[in-house]
Amino acid sequence: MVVDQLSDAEIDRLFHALADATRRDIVAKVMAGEYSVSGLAALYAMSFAAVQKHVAVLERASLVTKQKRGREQIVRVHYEGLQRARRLLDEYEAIWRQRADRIADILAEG
Amino acid sequence: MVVDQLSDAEIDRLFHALADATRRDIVAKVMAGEYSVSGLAALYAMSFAAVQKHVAVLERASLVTKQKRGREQIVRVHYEGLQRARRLLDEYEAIWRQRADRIADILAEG
DNA sequence: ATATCCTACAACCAAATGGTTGTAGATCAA
DNA sequence: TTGATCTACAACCATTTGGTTGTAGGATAT
Repeated sequence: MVVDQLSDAEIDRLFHALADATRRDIVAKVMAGEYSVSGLAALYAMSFAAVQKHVAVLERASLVTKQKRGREQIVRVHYEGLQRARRLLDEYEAIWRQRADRIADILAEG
Repeated sequence: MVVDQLSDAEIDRLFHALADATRRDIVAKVMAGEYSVSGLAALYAMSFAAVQKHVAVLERASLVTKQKRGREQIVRVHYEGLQRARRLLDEYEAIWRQRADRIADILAEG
């Protein structure tokens, strides 16, 4: 499985980052608007430190970045990271489509 | 983030299943050919029980199925599960493209 | 019938994960 | 200057994870 410029460890982090509903929701919210860490934390029934850890996981997966503004850290979508994640998911999807299409052809012959 | 017919728990399992290089490799191998669990186990530097656990994670994520043939369990791609996974990744990809394109437009205006 | 192979799972272990509380420093508002 | 807000991180805890070894049952080969 050839993947564009991403090591296994990076792919691990990407999928791991998305393997949690809270983190997926954070990514969705951050795509739709601008949030500070504490702004995000206010939206979830967990401690500030827990949300901070989730944001850290997303940072390590290059899905978000943080930018200091006064005492706040603004969480933003990481454009390049998102593009790379997109291409990775695209490749998986293409590989899976190819295989699924072959299975469909074989089944059609039957 | 609207996702086709998958609960948060199912999405968790899907991404978690893919958050490990060994499991990604198992999916790749099983897409390319036919393997028993012990056939797969022979390919990795870990115990049979460890590979069995990985296969179980992939089963729970509906990416593979097992089919008994004599004393062997043949691991196969789970066609419907793969399709659903594809659509999920597709949706993520589409949402991310949409956002990335908007960012690109805004940057182009600058 | 016996030996071999294949599989499932329990029990165990170390590490990682996801959450908490507490402490402390930075920045803003009054 | 002081109080409030925001953040980072350490330390802790319970659970999960990823691996192991061992046991046992089922199926195949001899």
